[in-house]
Amino acid sequence: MTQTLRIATWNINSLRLRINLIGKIVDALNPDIICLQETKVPDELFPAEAVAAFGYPHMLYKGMKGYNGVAILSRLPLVAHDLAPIWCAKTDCRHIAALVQTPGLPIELNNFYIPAGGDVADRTVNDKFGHKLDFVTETTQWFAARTKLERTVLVGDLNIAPLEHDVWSHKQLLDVVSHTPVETAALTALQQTCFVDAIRHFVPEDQKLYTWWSYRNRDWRASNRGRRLDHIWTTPDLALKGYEILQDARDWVQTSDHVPVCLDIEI
DNA sequence: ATGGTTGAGCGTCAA
Repeated sequence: MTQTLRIATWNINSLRLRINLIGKIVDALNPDIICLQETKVPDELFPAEAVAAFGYPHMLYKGMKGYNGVAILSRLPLVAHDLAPIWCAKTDCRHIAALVQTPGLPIELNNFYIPAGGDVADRTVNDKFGHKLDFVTETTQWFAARTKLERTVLVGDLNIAPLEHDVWSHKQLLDVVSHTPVETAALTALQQTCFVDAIRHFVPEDQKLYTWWSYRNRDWRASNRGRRLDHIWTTPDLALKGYEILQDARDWVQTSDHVPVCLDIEI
């Protein structure tokens, strides 16, 4: 007797502004767990009652004023994963980890918001780009040092589109932060520590696939200049049952520039 | 090459 766990990830770009869109996610995807990035809410102001009212009584969150912030909303009980270190000597709320209590063995869930990296793809003139690369390197070393990782999921806004068809124009974006060779190589190294790209398990690499469309495009669907910045990875022992990218969410009233990504795994 | 839009929170900075 197997059971399916549905995990969604979404860069919500302010949880308080878009709290009611959680209800739309539930209607559209019915996830068991929702991982959020860019919650932009300090912990003391986290809207815990509203989240619980949407059907997610178990939650972990790590937020700050104005920027960043991550949260895990769950129908299943969560145990905080205290292994999560301080990255790049900054307490900037970019990673939260949990052990999800399933009917079987627990699932380790890591929710990341990797730094966007600024505009210039050169760490000698742009500290934010250096921070992004260092963050990925530290994360890679952390997972590489954890031997025999199993039943583990990594989700989040990783702010890197690693494959040629993860962007609308590979050639035109090779110098654009999110798709430069140094970033895609770094993200590939992180993935290869112990993960498979669960969404690309279902969508062949020669097919375009996006999760983010800039606010600056007047008609995002017509121009379709997207990038796949949001990812779900799993260790190879987990059985993958299906996925969904909720592209329609990009048309919701006052929505995020990212759309939810969803994965079904067997537990 | 530039500019285009949004959020937080009231300056601009970050994305």
